[in-house]
Amino acid sequence: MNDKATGLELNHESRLQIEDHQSIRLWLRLLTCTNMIEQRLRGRLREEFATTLPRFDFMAQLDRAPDGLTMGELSQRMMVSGGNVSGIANQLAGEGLIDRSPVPDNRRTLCVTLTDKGRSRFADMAAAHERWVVEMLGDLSHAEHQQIMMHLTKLKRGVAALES
Amino acid sequence: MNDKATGLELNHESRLQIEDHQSIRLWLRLLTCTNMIEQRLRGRLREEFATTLPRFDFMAQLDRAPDGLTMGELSQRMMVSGGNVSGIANQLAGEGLIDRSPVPDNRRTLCVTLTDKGRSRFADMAAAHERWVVEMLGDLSHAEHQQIMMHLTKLKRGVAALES
DNA sequence: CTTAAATACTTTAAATCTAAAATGTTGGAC
DNA sequence: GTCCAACATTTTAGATTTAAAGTATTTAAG
Repeated sequence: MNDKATGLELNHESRLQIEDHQSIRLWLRLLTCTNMIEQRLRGRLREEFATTLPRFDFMAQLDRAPDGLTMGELSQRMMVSGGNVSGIANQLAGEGLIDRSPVPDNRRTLCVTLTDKGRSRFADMAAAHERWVVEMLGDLSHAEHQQIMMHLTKLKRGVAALES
Repeated sequence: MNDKATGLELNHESRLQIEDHQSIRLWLRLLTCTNMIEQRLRGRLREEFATTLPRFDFMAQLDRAPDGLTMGELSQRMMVSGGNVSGIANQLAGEGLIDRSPVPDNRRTLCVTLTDKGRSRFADMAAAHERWVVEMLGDLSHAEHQQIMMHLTKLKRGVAALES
């Protein structure tokens, strides 16, 4: 074996293999970062607001959509199954944090909105949530933020473009 | 109000707020990308190998550690609770894919390894898994891979450095 | 009009996940 | 040696999650 050849002049297959492994490593790093942040947020939400990440996410989606969202839209935006959304909606409706109102021209659909109570409850949590996120991502400069954002946008498009 | 002033000469508070929102947006983008990839991998593993992501992850950790791992190490590396690892280990042991052997000098600890059957079963899945990941991340160039990797490394360190 | 496919949502069953309590083991303080 | 805190793991209870089946409604084809 020639060290120089194997070390510096990689053939197509070796190079491909290395880049493949790099994809895996990148994916694992992405997953690790997301999990770390998610776990920290989950813990804080539990400690300080006695709530869970999915419940927070549910309310965040509604807060961002003042006209309300259907159950299906919520399911899509939260990227979880429909059954899941039904369960969380039952809880939040039980606590008076959301309303589910029928839509005039489609009796299959429900329009979900935050109640005043829900909106004000969410406001407190959102402020803290934002502090926690900034605390975690604050090490990155504005320029770095933009660069990662750009790359993740490309990544997202690439994945979304795949069939099936 | 002066359009120029509000548009171009942001005061500290406004700029901070904008950068804060940018942190949130970056976090949500990160979460979206991870979820998209995760869901695709989950579906494929189910369709083609009738298995689940956590089971795959469990075996992947063992494959990367030829000398085996303790239950605690598995829990840390998979970033899930210990009880969770126990349950998956029971399944995989029941199917003869892993072994759990006692460690001589510490009777609290179990050393988990892949059986030959487990290793060969994993090899098939890993090859497909790698193809799927490359398919999803392949749009990014080698240089982009390295850049994102660098940024995520910094991000990871920043989050890990936070107390509690 | 009738019927079949598509849509929106809920329910169900099984797996996963967490936090906390329980069990058994180790190591050091005294 | 004894005891107590720390450790490694399992068990438990309860919540979340998914995929798939079920219900009700809408749409559109014939």
